[in-house]
Amino acid sequence: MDKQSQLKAFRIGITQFVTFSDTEWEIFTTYLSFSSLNKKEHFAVEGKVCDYMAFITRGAVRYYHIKDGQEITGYFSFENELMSAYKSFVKRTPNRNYIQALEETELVMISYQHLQQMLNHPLLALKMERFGRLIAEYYICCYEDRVTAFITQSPEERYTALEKTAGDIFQRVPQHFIANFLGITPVSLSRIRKRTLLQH
Amino acid sequence: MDKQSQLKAFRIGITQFVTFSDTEWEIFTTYLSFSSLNKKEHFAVEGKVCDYMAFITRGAVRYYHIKDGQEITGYFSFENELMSAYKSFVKRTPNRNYIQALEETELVMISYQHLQQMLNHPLLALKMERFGRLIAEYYICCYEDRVTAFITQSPEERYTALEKTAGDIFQRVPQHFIANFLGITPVSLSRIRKRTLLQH
DNA sequence: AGAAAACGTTAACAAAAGATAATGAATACA
DNA sequence: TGTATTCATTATCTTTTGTTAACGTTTTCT
Repeated sequence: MDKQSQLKAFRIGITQFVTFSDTEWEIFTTYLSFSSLNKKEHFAVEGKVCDYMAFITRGAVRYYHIKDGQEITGYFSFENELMSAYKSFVKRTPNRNYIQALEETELVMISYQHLQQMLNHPLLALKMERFGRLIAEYYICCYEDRVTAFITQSPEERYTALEKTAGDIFQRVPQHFIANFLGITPVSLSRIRKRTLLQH
Repeated sequence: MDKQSQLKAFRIGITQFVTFSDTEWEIFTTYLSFSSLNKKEHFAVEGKVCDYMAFITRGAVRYYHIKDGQEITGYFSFENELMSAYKSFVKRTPNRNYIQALEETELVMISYQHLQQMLNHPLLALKMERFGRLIAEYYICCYEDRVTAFITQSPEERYTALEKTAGDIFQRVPQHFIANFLGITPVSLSRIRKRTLLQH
C-alpha cells in the first residue's frame, strides 16, 4: 500500500479519538514514519524499551509472553487498530513480552521522541494530550470487559462469547493462540469446541 | 476528617500524575465536592450512569457484578486511591456493576460536569487533559498486569502473588470477595490456602 | 444480651482442566 | 516435489476446580 493510502486509513481510523484540521494534519504527519514486518518478525521484544506505537494498515500481530520456555499469547491486533507495548512505551521500562507479526504487516508509526515533541508543540499539544487520553480510555474499557470476562465467565462461556463477537478470528489465527487468549490450553479449547458443537 | 486535610491528602495523592501550582489548585478545588459513604452504601449501581469520580481519603470499596443473582467481586479500592465506574463515567453509558463501601468511607469528588468545565477552562485545560491521560495510562498498566496474570498464572500462583504483594488485604476484606477477585470460588481459595500452608 | 446473618473450613461428589503422548492432516519451506 | 513443521484432535490419566451441604465460629444488628 502506498504511503498516501496508509495515511488516509490512519486519519480515518483515529477519528474515533480525535479529528485533525488539515493544517494540524500537515504538521502531525511530519512526525510519522512507515515500516513493515515480515511474518514472524518482531515489533517488540522482551527486555527492550518499546520506542514506537503504531497503527496497523495491513496485517495482524500477536502479543505473547514466555513462561517456563513456553510462548503464551495474550492478545491480537489487526488492521485499522493501534498497537504498542503500552506499558513499556509510556513508562519507558523494559518490555516484558513480545509482539510478533502473524502475517505480512504494514505500519504507520509514532516514535516516543516525536510524541514528546508533539506534546510540546504549541499547535498540537492540547489535541495530542486529548488523543493520548482517549486512546488510553478506550483501552481501559476493553480491559475492563476482558477482566470482567475472566471474573464472571467460565472458559466455555468466554469461548462462546468470542465465537459470537469475533468468530472470524478462527479463520485467521491458529487455534492454540486463541486458547491462550482465553486463558486455557489448546487441548482444552479443542474439547470445548467439540462440546459446544454437540449441543446443536 | 476535615475538608482541609482531605484536600491536602488529595493533592499529595495525585502528585504521581500531575502537580498544580497554588493558583491552579485554588481554581481546581472550586470544582470539587465532598461526600461520605456508610458501610454497604453504594457509590455506583447497575443501570445508572456514574456521574462522579472520587478520591478516597478514608475507607475502602469493592466493585462487584451480579451474575445469576450472585454477587461477584472484581476489584477493590482503598484510601489514597482514585475510584470510579470508569467506563460509565467516560462514555456516559449505564453502569454494569456496583461499587459499594466496605467500611465507612470519605471521598473527594469530581462530577462529570465539573470535569468538562475544567477541560474547557483556559487555565486548566491542558493540565486536566494530561491528568486524565496519565490516570488512564496508570490504570491501563494495572489492567495489563492483571490480564497477564489471568493468562499466564494458575489460581494458586495468583493467590501466592497477591499474598506477597498485598497480603494485608486479607486482614481487611472478607476472603470470599478476594476469591472472586482471583477468579475462583471461595471454597477453592480456602483449599489453596491450606495447600500452600502445608508446603511450609 | 440474644437472635440472625455472614463467614471460613471441610467433606463428598461431579465436572472441567492440565499434562502427555499419539495420530493424521495441513502448511511451510527448501 | 518431497521433507519437515505446525497444528487440531483424540485418548488416558492426574490434578484442580465447581457444587452443594454441613458445621462451628465470628460478626452484626436490634
